[in-house]
Amino acid sequence: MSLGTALDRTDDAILRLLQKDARLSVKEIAAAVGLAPSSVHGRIRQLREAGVLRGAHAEVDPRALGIGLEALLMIGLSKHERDTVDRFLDDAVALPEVRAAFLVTGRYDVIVHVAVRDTQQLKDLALDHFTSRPAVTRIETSIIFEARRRHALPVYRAAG
Amino acid sequence: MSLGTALDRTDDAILRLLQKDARLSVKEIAAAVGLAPSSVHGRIRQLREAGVLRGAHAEVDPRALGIGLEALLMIGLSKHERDTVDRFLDDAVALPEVRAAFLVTGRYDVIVHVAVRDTQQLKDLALDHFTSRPAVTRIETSIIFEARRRHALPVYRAAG
DNA sequence: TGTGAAAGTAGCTACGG
DNA sequence: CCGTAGCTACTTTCACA
Repeated sequence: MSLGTALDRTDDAILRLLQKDARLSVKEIAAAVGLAPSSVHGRIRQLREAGVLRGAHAEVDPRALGIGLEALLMIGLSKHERDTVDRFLDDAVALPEVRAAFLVTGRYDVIVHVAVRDTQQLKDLALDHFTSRPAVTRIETSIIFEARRRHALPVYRAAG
Repeated sequence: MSLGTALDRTDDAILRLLQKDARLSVKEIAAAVGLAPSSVHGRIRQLREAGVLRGAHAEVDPRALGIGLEALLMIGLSKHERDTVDRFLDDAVALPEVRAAFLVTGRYDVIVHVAVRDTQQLKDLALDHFTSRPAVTRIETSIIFEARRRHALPVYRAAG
């Protein structure tokens, strides 16, 4: 409904498979969902045109890139006006070290996920680009020991 | 060094491009990095075999799946033994609503990123699967208003 | 919608330079 | 690393059911 298109269970299955492995061929997906390759191809094209399928991204081993440390920076802001917050998020994701930035409710206002070489660089990043900002009232740093991910989102169907 | 292979700047460029768009053809990548397609093909194969390139995942619009709400659950654990923590993380990512789980230092021990239909489901998820666990001492819930991501990791080169 | 066949491309491997 | 060649397989389209 949000984009004028309702997904059926076959679409859900296609999306689930592509989230797990975007390099699956149409033929493999067709075999998995029980349709002909041409049908699956048409569905995938429609999902792309509808904006449901937004693209695909390769996953790379962080260690191979020299990333020795990832952390979450939990940040409190003094001003909560739209301009201040938007600007803060924009600037955060513009930094190459930033993987993600979340505007959230609760004890903090923004949570920033960063990937750096070592603790030295983490310190420099925090001091140079976050602590020094006027809107920032405080930062707590949580170093990530371990991260586990699930690449497929859950599906909540509107109608059975 | 970690895997016996050093990446040069061309490898970095290839990885950066594939992180932004995993569906680029070898020909397109070759044109972008200034090498012949056969050379780029060989490099990609080596990067895959070395475990640097780990696969690709499609990105899907959460709204199209009925996901109306995402949140970060910030969780404190009473016991910090390996078994307790590993089990907790295992069980967390086994839930379909969980996108990621991070074991961290700082005020909390685990931060769990969840995607749910609405606040009702968020409450049920928190109470049924997290608050009720004996190892959990407390949970703070931060609803995500906005999320911004950068799909390409930074590169920290060992030698210039 | 879903299907099957036809046409166009890309991926993959190997070899010579 | 480049380019070619040759094979395979996939993608894409389309007319039809």
